[in-house]
Amino acid sequence: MRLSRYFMPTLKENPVEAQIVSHRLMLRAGMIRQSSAGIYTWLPLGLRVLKKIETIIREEQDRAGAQELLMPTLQPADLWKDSGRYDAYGPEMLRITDRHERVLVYGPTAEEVINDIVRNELKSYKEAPKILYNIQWKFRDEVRPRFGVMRGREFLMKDAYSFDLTYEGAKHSYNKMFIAYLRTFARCGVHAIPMKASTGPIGGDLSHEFIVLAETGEEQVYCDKGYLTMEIPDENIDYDSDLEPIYQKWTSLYAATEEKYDEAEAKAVGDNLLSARGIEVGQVFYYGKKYSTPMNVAVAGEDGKPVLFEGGCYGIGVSRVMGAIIEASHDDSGIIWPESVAPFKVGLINLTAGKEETDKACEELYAKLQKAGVEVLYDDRDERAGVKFSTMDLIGLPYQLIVGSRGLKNGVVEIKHRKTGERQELTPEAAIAFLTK
RNA sequence: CGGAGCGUAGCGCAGUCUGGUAGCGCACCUGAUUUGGGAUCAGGUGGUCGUAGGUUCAAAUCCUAUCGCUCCGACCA
Repeated sequence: MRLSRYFMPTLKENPVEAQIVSHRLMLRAGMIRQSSAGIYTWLPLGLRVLKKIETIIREEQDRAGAQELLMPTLQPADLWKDSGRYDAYGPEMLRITDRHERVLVYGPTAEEVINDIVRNELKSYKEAPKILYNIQWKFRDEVRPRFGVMRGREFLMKDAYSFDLTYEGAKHSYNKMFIAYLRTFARCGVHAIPMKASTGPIGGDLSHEFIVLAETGEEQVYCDKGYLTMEIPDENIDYDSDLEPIYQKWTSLYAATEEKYDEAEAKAVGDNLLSARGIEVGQVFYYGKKYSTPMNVAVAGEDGKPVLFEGGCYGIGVSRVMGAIIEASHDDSGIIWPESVAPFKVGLINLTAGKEETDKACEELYAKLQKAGVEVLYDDRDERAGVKFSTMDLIGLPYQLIVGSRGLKNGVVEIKHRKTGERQELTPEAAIAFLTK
């Protein structure tokens, strides 16, 4: 993409309403614009990152055996009356009346819809278990939206739902999602630590929150430093094998949010105790028959009698993950994207746009990198070098490929690593090889 | 919903107390000089001051209503 043609409205100054780093940087880098309180337009640069996070989530869900579907944003109120949550959910749920006076709700979550699908379509125990998920916009009419995309009213959520016949099966599904989450967040370039959680209004017995550690996090959390170096299961993990040992390992060390903090337990950890700030990016629940009972979600068992499902639900705030990554990875100049979610891998900087030798060299590099499938943002604008550098630093691409006439005389271009600030001079060929590998 | 505050150009703000018909910096446009880390000079575009009423010869400014937004609290992916 050529920056001269790209829709990327950056800001030099901090918009006054943006109080936290991720919000400020997303606005300044031209990734989002607020439409109304807690509701945002995703501009091209922001959307690219959102899609990348979505892709990682999707790959890990699929790997764990979950299947993607897509449920509507507008749900019939009747389903919520079925589950008994229509009144319980309260004013946080946006209710809409259509022209026929039918009440719809803009889904804050989708337990009702998925349970309705499953009770209508699954007939036999032979069709269980199933894990189904979707990545869809949700709406929660927060009393006070804030922190930009971190607590919006409209947000993108991955929500998965498991349906098993037994507790053991449900626990296995829980473990699958638990491990998929470890992998997902690690791939997004953040440390997310599972912490025992209360189950809240969704209800149930067993739950963990996944907390990303970031200095600017909202919550105070405590955990054993051992989590920072604990091994993430690799991509060859067999999700049909016994996952309990991995689950046990990842829940063996101390980790608690402020809500669950216990001084005696924390003291027992000793010097290994890490006291930090955190951001909740995901949560997993086992809730048993909480929905299958009121909604009568059952299949015929081996004896022909109905068996109610044991359920669990598993959420990731996709748009929030993006904010959390920025909170965890930025400096004074701007965002530092982990390569896996960066909107572009490399920013190509022409130090003297309009000069024949650098223009020509940049065009060649640009064409070659594109051909090699490397995502490049080419700053071909007639701007001063300083403006280009600060723009690239702000939007946080992992690499800057810098082309100047002085270097070209010596047959080299420069690669700057955003994260470390390290620079290296390479021949154009070597630079391409480095960026393509 | 309780408390606090703010709406004046794309962004950041001054002007409001004490009414006289709108200004600054950045951004943007034109020209020149520049060009290896946020350039300089000159000229310019852009706002019916959130909206609606009211008071007044005259309202960004005073009064009333209303909408929006932000921050603190209780709640949450």
